[in-house]
Amino acid sequence: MARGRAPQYDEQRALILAQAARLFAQQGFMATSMNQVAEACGLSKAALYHYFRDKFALAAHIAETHVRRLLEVVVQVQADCVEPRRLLPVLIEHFVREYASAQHAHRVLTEDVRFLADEDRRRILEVEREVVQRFAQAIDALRPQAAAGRMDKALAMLLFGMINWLFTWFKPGRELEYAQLAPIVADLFLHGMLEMTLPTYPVAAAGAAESASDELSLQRKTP
Amino acid sequence: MARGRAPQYDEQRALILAQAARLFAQQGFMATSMNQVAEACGLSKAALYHYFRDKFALAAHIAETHVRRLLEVVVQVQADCVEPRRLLPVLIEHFVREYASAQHAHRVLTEDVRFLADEDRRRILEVEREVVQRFAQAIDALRPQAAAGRMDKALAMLLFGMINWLFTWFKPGRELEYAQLAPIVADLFLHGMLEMTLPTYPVAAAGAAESASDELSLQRKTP
DNA sequence: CCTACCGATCGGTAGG
DNA sequence: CCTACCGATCGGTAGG
Repeated sequence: MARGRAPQYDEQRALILAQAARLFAQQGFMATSMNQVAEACGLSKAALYHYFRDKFALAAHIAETHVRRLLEVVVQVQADCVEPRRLLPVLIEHFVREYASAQHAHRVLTEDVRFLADEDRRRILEVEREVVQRFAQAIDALRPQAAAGRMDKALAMLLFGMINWLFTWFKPGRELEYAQLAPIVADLFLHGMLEMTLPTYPVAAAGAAESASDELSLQRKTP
Repeated sequence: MARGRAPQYDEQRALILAQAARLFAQQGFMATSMNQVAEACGLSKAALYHYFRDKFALAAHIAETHVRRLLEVVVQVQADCVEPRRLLPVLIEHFVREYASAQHAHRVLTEDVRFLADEDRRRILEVEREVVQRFAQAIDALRPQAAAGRMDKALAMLLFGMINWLFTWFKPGRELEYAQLAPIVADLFLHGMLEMTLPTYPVAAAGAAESASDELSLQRKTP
């Protein structure tokens, strides 16, 4: 009779991923040792290597699971959206909520993906691109025809900048929770975007922003 | 006659700081070895320790010089500003330019300050707070009386989020330079801020955001 | 007795 | 999933 996996296998894996995400987010990936991860889990370092090939596999799994979940959210919101003009604010609301409940994983995504092997990094980056692309579409849908397709990705990245940065300084307090932040961000961005005096910028500049943003992603890049 | 320092002392120091900033920004502080810094400078590792006490002193010097320069810019722009309503957009323009010309140092400031000793980190954080405070004042000056002092720091942090994130994805192209980005960011933020339907948010929430932002800074924090 | 380094190697600890 | 280790490399410092 095959023994198969221990009944706690999945729970152990989940625990390791959670602790690793927390430590990577708090101390940085490179500054975190596998011994620290093991200790946080109440396991030996060797035990960790039973569940994950190496340190990088841990970070890759954390980042990829998170970014796939983000894409899933976008797709779901798009499918459920009946009023096209409400798509972007609802997306923002869902993303703020998603980031709030997965802050550690999100920081691993934005900061540590650069340390991964090319293959892993590219796979994650592709999912990110899809997310950005769908946000850019939602932005485009709200803008005047004259601005269609111009700087939509750049605008999406400015939006992600606000949201990503949120979780580096905001601490949910007694009165204000993450959920209340979403409408503030959405309001600021939507009004700003709609009132922008875009036509005064040279078309060449807009075109360059467009091409420059072809390689956009949610993660930090090596300059 | 006192011999004093070698004539190239200051140039060597500047070279080391520039190379270290570049490597820390590209690879992360913890992932960069002093050997790499030494090699990039064409020096022995031991020579590095002639100029700087240790690896942390390097990062501290890079971050502190940069943040002091940022404060200097804010103070100068405030002093030169004749039209109060133009203060914020001019500040944004100067900051985008400053970040563009000191991207490596800025990334060290936002990512690596958390690794410094308490004393160094606190000193740098204090200068950051002063910068954020002055931005918050510039924001406040543009808003309706009813919103005065409400969420001004939170808004400042959302602005810094956009600008900080800029340099993780934007690559100056053939046609679009950093200078052209500033009015886009300023436009988006100013219009958004002025058109925000703030009064609909509960006062309690705004108060919480205010207190939560007492510890704001430009750098990433350990959650 | 100084500043400005060099080649070599220290004690400890990393990932595996 | 443990103890017991490895090859290598880390930040930092010795003598000259």
